Amino acid sequence: MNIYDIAREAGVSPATVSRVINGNKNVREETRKKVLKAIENNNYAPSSVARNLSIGESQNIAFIVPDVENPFFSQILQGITDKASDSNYNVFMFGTKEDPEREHRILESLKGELIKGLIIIPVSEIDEETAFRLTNFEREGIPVVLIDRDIKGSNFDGVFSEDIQGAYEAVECLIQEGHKKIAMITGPETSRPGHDRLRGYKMALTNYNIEINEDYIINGNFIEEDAYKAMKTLMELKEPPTAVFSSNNMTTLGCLRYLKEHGLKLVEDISLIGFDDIKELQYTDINLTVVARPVYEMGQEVMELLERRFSYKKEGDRKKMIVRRNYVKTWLIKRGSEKYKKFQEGNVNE
Amino acid sequence: MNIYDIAREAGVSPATVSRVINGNKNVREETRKKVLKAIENNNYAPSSVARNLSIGESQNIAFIVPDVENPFFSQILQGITDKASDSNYNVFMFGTKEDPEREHRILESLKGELIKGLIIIPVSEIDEETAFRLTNFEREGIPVVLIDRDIKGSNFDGVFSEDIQGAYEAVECLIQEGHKKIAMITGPETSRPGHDRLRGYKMALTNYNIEINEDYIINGNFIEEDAYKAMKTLMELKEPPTAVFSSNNMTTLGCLRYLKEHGLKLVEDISLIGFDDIKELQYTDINLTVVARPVYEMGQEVMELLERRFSYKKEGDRKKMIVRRNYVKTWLIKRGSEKYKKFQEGNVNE
DNA sequence: GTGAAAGCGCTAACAC
DNA sequence: GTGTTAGCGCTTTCAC
Repeated sequence: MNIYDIAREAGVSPATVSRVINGNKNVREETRKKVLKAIENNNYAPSSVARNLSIGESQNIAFIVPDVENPFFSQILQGITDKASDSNYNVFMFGTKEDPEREHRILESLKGELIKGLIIIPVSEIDEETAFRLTNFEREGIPVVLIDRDIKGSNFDGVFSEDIQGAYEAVECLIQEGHKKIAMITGPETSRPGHDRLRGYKMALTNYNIEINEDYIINGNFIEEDAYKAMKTLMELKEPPTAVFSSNNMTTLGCLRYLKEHGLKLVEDISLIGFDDIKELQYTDINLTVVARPVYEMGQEVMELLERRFSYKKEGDRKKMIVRRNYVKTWLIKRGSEKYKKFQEGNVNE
Repeated sequence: MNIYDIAREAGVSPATVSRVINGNKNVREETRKKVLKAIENNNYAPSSVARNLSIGESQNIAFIVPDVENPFFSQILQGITDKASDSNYNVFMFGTKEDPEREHRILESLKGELIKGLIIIPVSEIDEETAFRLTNFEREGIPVVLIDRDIKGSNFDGVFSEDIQGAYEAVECLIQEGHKKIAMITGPETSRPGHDRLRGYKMALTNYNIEINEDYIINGNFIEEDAYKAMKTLMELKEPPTAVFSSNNMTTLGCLRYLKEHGLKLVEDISLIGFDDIKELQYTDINLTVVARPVYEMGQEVMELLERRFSYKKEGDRKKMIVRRNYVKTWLIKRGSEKYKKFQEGNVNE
């Protein structure tokens, strides 16, 4: 069943059917009715692939993400698909598993795919090949927008968060609670969130005249297991830290596992602030203070940024189009860690 | 840059370029080299949409899921995309938000999409329209496979879990710990997991000669908030239950919230067994016993089932093809709830 | 307001 | 082993 069959049944030409389908005004109401009836009768749906080939464009966008099992990423995905479905875009989902090779292969396979846009959380911000490939998409007229992570030296649009500020506030909070020995489980140096959060950490310490102790800075690679090991290393120091700033949700879990296995209590034995909230903990008596972000909204926003690029292309306004890099604010959710001060003062039980 | 450009540059015909691209054997090695070089030189990738139109088939599969933010679903998604990428399938992700209308609209939009297969977690098993639409896909030669939830009266392939058995074992466990007053927060009657788990619950009680108390059965709709309210209702009964079986991960969280807000301790004050594990709880001191399933593997398996359908189509073996409905086993992860018995006996502190 | 026909970029049957 | 050519199902000038 194709457009010719419908045309024949409606007694019109394929061109007219096409006009009806696409809402073209130049069709007599009577003709439109006939066509619509024929479409209805045959449960006909125009072939989007034929249409795409003909107009050289599709409604498909690709989303490349390291790991959808991580709630942070699946929330973003939800934000993207919700927004996308409002505008009838279809979302291809690809997972890189934090593997640059996989990322390259996905990008390679996308070359022939006639996608309308690309949203990516790149594995690394200094991956030359990824950067090159993304630039090529832009050159071909396919907008690329980033979310959370960046590509160094690029000027793709993107939605990021104020990681430096967020980390700063977390560490500041610990300092104000009286901590001096504050460690950090960092993320990969090769990602903006990774090094920016470290930067925020260092800035806070410096601003409060606390010397930076390199022994207190251990890479957790945004991985649970690595964070666990990092905690072990930290706690086995001659002078273990009294507080830890963990740089993402996975590393926070690694920290918690260490604490649990060693019978250490939050606040009382050690303070911990995580980056990104962990919903499930609210149902427990782990009152974890975290740096929170509007994750779902970031997903929606990145989709909006992409649509904005589409509209600019339509208007041919390429020159006027300025780069948009949105930084969402983080906020600190204090959950009990402020008790530390009281604890120090000796009245924990209050 | 298209296949004609490459042909011209390589000094061959488009057909030959096509042969090279598709790994056709009937090409002289020398010719192949020339073509590959031209492809390389121009960073050319064949248009998949043109190819799809030509062969009347694509490598795209659609995955329709209620809510990717639910870890259960995002794990499935991960399993699917991992498996899909092995075979170079692209996965379209659509979210229904448990809304039948949305589901219908998605299915409608898919009619013209030339997808190769469809994986769906339907909102309801008794939705006539969805059932009808899915059947149409099958009729058009597009295989449909289900995961977790079912379509009543259909015989689509699918991957499910042994929900009756799983629920039975959970409730049996509670009984063996000495509980008599066992409540259940159920899921929607309109989903297989919903009613099957209820069935398992009832079977266990019946088998152990415990009368079924309808006051102890409250619908949580697989929703956190509903489960919270259900818990409230239960605990305000004249004779509140001593144990609760919660039928999915969301309802379990609702239960936990109620317990937390009312200062009730697991095991000591009330026993709780959930369906589906909640990873994050392992990092806390909530030792929750759960019915677990191989979720990620279910995702992989459903993709395998789909591929199996593809291969049958290729072999034209339609008649020999029998329906495959795989039921994965669940297992009980006991985490501390067995302490109840000891508690009853008066030696909790051991 | 409507139709004829070329074209989007590829594949595959057929001819050589 | 390779080329010619007619589709695949739409859109979009250009006529009328």
